[in-house]
Amino acid sequence: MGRPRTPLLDRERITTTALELIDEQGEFSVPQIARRLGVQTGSVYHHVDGRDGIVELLRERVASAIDTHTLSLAPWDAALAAWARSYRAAFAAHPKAIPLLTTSPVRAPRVLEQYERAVTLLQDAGFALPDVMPVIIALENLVLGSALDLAAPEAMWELPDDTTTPRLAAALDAVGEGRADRAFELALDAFLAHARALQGA
Amino acid sequence: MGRPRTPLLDRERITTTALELIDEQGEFSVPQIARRLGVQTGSVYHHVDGRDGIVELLRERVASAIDTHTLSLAPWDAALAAWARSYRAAFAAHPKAIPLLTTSPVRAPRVLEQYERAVTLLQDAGFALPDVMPVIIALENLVLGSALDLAAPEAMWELPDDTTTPRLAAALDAVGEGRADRAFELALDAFLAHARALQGA
DNA sequence: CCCGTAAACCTAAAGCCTTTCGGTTTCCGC
DNA sequence: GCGGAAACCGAAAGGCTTTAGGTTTACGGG
Repeated sequence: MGRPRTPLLDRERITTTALELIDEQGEFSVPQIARRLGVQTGSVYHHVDGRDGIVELLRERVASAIDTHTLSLAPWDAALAAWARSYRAAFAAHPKAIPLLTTSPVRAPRVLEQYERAVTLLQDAGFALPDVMPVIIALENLVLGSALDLAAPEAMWELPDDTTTPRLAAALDAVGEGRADRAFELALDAFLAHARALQGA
Repeated sequence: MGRPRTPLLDRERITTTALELIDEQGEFSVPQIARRLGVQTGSVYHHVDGRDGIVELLRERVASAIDTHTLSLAPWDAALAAWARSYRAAFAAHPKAIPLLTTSPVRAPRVLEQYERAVTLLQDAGFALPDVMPVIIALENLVLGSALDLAAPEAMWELPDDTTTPRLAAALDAVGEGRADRAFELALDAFLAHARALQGA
């Protein structure tokens, strides 16, 4: 009892454990984290600003996997495409965390900084200022919508049987495995083509 | 005590109360519902299959606001556009419910039936079978991603101050009020243009 | 070297939530 | 008229979040 000679906890380990729990079972709780780290529940609160604080740490952890180098690519549409793919991949690595992370506003400085760079990229490419945010938000919606789809991998539609919705069943059959990926690439193509048309207009 | 002469509860009232709570405070609990309806917590469980059952009822309630008539419009791209707008509007009416409803798979027969009709629409319009689901899923991602954006209306980005991310602040200023709507319409335009190009290919 | 302060953990507890179970009263079909 | 089902109450188990106070260890200034 009392303060241990070497610390048992830190934000890093708490975040990692929370992410493990989410990957395994889709959710986490503070007592679960404490049990895995061999510690009492209350001790976690000395390192973290409550449960919401842990969610915020998760957001930063997941977002840190986004390759920021992509936004330096040229031309601008290649940069945007690479950024979107990297963005989506970062979330896809932890699909069950997505509902948790898409709920509350973006506060992580690392993510905000990326949006700042994206704005710069589009302005330099000749987009009118009022068009910049709609373009970025549309791309973000596309990424998050697609990421949400990844959270329920191959069973977003639970068909009671093939007879009540035969055409839907056939169409699902025809697309096969990577249906989420194909939908994302299709939407991304559509978005980029439209953005190019908007550029400088 | 005992069975009341006229029932105090039914699935309808439970669903309505849950939706009220969500609209007000972003979440709901079974005891809260019970208190509002002047009833003990346990009584709710006689009408509903647990908390998850209430979420399922909410999904159906919100989805029932989607105008199914839209899918009968012609031409097909107008039908798809109208459907997407109605779909989004249904969710936008209860933005705080979105994180709850986008988490688990679609089971509601009424929604599945709409997808069945959308598949039929696209097949009749000349889309190749393997293309049908990607197109529908892409549109759904667009709708849900945009709906998610509506859940945190005008404060998705919490800027610490205007100096760390000046360009982002300026771009947000320039777009003003309906930034979520403009992004959605932009993405929808992009999607439809691309879908038209894909038709019959 | 000593000692006060802060850090890190534990114990305990309040108050919420979900869910289940048995008891009581009322309704409805036969 | 009566037996079973329906609808509510009361109570309780067990988990979760969060806070508060107690105990031991580390560290830095005198």
